[in-house]
Amino acid sequence: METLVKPTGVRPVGCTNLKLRQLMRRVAQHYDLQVGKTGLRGTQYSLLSYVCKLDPIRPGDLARAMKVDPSTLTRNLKPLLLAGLVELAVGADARSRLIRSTAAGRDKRVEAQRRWKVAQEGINQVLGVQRVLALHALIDESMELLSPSPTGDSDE
Amino acid sequence: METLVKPTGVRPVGCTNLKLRQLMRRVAQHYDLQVGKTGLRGTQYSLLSYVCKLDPIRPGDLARAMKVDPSTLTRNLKPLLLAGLVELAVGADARSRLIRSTAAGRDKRVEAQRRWKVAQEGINQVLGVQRVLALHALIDESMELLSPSPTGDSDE
DNA sequence: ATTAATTACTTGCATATGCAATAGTTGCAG
DNA sequence: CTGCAACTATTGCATATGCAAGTAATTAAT
Repeated sequence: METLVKPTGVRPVGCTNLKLRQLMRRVAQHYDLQVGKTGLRGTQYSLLSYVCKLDPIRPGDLARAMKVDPSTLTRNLKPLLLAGLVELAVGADARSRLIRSTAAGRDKRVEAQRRWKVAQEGINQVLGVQRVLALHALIDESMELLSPSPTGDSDE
Repeated sequence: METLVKPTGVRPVGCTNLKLRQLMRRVAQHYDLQVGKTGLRGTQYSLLSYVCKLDPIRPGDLARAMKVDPSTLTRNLKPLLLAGLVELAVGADARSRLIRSTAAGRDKRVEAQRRWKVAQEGINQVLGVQRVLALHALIDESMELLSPSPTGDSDE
């Protein structure tokens, strides 16, 4: 009567939230070490990349794609706007806008991408490719399971 | 000459930094849904827990234990101080201090812990225990590999 | 047409986060 | 004893983050 088919005694130890946060901070620092050389934060590089890829795009759609709150997006755009890496244009609708990358933005993105690659390869090196692959897979699955998105929000 | 013993062609796709950030945000929201009912953020709950467990402890040591920047710790303590959940005392050294939990803090921690459990079990449910276990293991290994800590910083 | 409900961003508020620089302290070398 | 190096915590600066409320514009309803 001790061992069941599904061992209910094995349960996760520790807080997933805390663990994720800690790892995220360390990883962010690692990326910033490289990407920071371009004057961009890791977050800003991600944002700039999305803009370049989806250009032109409405703020709301971009926020959805990046899975951040719209208000966060508004603010995160500011440094990039001030730096002239992206620009806002009027949308078809008077209430909505269109975000576009500038020439400088696209250049900066290419430059930063080189640094990003170094950082990513550093991660692959330190953690091992297998572990990174496993981590990515786990993250993707978890996002999917946690996402309230009905259509199965696929990026790319 | 195509297939090597170690297939170098398989490489992680996407940015580990971005993926981690996205998952972290979603997970944080999930926890905050429960823990927020106590008036504490998830982060604050983590901090309060650490204080209660390690009480009394110096700021620097706590920051190291939680793997956050000392300056971050200083500021994150403020809401808890104002709420009377923790308190600062003078340390043996005139330059250092001692953080202690108050009675109210310990009570609040117990209360929040109940909520936390609900949130954590929600995660276990949605992601599945096996996946959470795998995720935790992967995070722990990654932290270890990325940590500049020579002695192998083990918490708990 | 006037109003109500919706949509699309933006702002106010309150943390969370880290780096660089700073302010006291302490210990030690000279 | 002085004076400088090492230690401990905090502040200045700049983002990152989300919720709730607010604003403007569109569409739907009556």
